[in-house]
Amino acid sequence: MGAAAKHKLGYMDEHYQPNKIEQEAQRYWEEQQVFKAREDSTQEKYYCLSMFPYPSGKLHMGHVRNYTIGDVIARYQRMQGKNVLQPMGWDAFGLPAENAAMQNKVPPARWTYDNIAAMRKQLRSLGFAYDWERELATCDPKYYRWEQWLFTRLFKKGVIYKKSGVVNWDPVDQTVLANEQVIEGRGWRSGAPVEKREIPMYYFRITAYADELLAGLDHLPGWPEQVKAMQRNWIGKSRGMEVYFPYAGGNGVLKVFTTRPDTLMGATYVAVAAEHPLAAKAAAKNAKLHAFIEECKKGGVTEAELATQEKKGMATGEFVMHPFTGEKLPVWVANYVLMGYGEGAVMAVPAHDERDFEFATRYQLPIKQVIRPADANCAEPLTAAYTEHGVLFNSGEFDGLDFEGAFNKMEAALKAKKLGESRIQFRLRDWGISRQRYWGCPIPIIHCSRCGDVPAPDDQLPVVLPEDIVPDGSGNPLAKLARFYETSCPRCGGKARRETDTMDTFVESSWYYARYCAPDATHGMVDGRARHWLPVDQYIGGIEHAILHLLYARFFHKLMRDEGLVTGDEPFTKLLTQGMVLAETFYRVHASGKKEYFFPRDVKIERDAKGRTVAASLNSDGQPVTVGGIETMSKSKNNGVDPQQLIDQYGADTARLFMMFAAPPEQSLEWSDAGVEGASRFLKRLWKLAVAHVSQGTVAAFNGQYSLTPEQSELRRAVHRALAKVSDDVGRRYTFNTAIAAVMELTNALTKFDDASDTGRALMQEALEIVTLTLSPIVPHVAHALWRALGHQEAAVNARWPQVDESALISDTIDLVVQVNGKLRGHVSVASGAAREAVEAAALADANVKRYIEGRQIRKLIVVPGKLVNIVVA
RNA sequence: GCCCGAGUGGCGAAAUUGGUAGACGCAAGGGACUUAAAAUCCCUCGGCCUAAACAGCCAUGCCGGUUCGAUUCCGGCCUCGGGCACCA
Repeated sequence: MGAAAKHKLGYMDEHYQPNKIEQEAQRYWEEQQVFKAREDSTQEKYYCLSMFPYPSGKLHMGHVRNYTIGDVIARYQRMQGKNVLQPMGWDAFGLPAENAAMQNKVPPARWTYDNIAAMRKQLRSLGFAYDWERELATCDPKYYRWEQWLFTRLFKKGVIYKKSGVVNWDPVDQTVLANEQVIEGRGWRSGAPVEKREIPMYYFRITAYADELLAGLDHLPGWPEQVKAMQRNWIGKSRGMEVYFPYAGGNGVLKVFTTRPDTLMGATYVAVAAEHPLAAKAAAKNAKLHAFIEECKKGGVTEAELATQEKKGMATGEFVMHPFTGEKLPVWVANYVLMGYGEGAVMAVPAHDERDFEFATRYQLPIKQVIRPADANCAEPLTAAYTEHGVLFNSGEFDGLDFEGAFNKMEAALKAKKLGESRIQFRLRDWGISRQRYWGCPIPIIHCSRCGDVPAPDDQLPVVLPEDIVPDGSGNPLAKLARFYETSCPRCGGKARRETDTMDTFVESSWYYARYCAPDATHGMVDGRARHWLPVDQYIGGIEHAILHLLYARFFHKLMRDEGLVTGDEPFTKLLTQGMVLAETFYRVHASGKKEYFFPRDVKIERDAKGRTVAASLNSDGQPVTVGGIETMSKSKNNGVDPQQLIDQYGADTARLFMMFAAPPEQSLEWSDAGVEGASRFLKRLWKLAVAHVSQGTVAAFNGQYSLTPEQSELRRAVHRALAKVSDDVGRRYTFNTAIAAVMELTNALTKFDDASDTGRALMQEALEIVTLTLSPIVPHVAHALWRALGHQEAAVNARWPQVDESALISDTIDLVVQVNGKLRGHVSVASGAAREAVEAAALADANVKRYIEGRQIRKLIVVPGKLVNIVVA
């Protein structure tokens, strides 16, 4: 390049220098405060939110993917002229901080705030369009104060209540363990056998909202079906009947719940859970039964353990009477009956329930068939339970009825005898939020021996968590910290003890989306600004939160609505669940059987002539390693790639581009170093193309006012066709991979377009402007630099999304495909407005087509305008 | 067991409403430039047949169906991934 041409580049460098242009762009955005969101009622609002991270200390690739998707959507909406809010914050309470504290002897608060600083810096270097003034951390008393405030209100309302719950208890560490922390029945830290213990806990009455949480899913068209299905499953609504079995020779009834009242006449015994009051009563006079019940209670509480357990039981010696026949039925204790569902008791119908069949067979209890298929008789004797719906027999007055008929008639009969009625049962349980841990939001309750559990009054909030503690791993340090728990009762003024449990960290993450609207509100959880911004228009996060977080947040939104804090029933209008980031694994199996995983960059891959991987070896010793397949990036598989390395080496734009290009957002993404190289190459090519254009001097973009040669019109058609596709892909479909592919295709065409005429250069200017703007949500830094280089004073970040010029899409001729009997036989070119007859004639005239229709009778001619002609011959 | 989702070249993927299967990228092979290498640029690239083809045949997990036409719709199966699970 000559000196004169170089001069014309202005401040555009001849070579693409990501670090330099990224710093420049970020400095500009920060100085101009372009991402600061203001409540402006004259502009349409758009609230784009990505799930906030746990401040572990370092971003991982999953974060980069999540936040890039969110940023692309936010920046696109901004270019549509919307007033965009995109905030970021920290889900800052939780166990890892306590573990790190124990290891490093540093208080969790210090560790957490240091991590936040490090990760904030990383996020900034990726150029996300966040309004950093709204940043929040859930461990900040200014945040959790309002959580405590809501807690006290809900406690007074009865939406939060206290009861004893069964938990995993580590007797050495004196703490409750999560199911994940129980390994083969022992505490993960202490190694002590875990006990089941009943301790008092605070619960959110989420079951009161079960119906609304379920029904609301039908009004969320912007949510993935998969997530809705998982939530429906979790809530687990079933319609059934409560049936009362009167105690034989005593007062009262034994309640059971069943979804199959039609099988009632086949009940041959009744089974209760080990924790059922009747079991305890019977055990009082029966030592063997007592021992059996204790054994049942000792077993693990995890679902997996329960599912694999063998069915066991013991007769209680008690009897109940069948509500219709009066027949005496024995009551058994069975380990397959759960205290937490229904009534903790079931009517057992061995003929029509698999579990009851297995149990009855084992203990030789009677099996009575009462349901048969509508068109056949049942096998006699049964070899397995018949669990389908069918027609009743052996059921007296109910014989011949189907499921619905039996349900209704049985309900009427039970009601008449006051021995039962229909009921809806949910699988969903109330949400226990007490945690015997230090690094969490204190539960704002004061225990007074005279006044009971008293919520902390508003003027005593927040109940501040001391931040200078280093936990030692045994129990909750708050319970040993007199300056924390010693207090006085707000009601009677007497000596009282503060609750030392903290809340489940899912509580903080259930309402942060609302707090971002008014992060500095000092008089309430949120203020009027929440009504301006909510609901979140687009929420983006991992599928792993499909149930818990997303269900709790929906629940909280309804709680806040019922407190008059927010309007609307749902917090998130649209939800996008991004796929995982995967990478290749390599390992060696050692003599001990232990697998050692190697970092992919330390491994050399050998390929065959077709490029297939045939073997791999370690760079350091040249010896072979096993190719372990594609797995989720993780520490244990040693296949994680550090985003920082990637940013340092290639720049943020390359990282963002690769992430968006490798797969559509909802699918899993396979990491590929070569793919990253490819993304980087594309940006270099684009830069070079712009340099070549700009170095020839400035030119105004083509405005459509003068005529073009066929080559020029073809190029302009390609430009606007690409624009139309990218607009749809980014704006509607969220298929950023195909949007990028379309721009790449266009860039390839531009590289080949060699036209130095004024018109040609004006077309190139228009094309480069469109490429720059359509890529700008994905690679905002390079777009910022290119936009300036193309001669614009206004920054790219403030530019509007370009408009398709429909007139550019019109072509004089259209290429059609000609099929004979559905097989492709030729191509023809016709005038775009050609009549059907002309199209048919052209198709029939094609030389190759003629070979296939010659001497045959044409039975049908199908013309799909603009697409194809299919000639059907006999 | 129940509920979702997915199966397309050597690989990641595309084909949006039933209309040209494999866009775009990666890897691989060949060439140009270079003292050389890297970088860059150009060409080839599903399989079979063929000297070659813009001639043909086969091909979207398998088997069938609907249709002028099926990766796409329907039925049955297989495999993989995810979720839930003694939920009465």
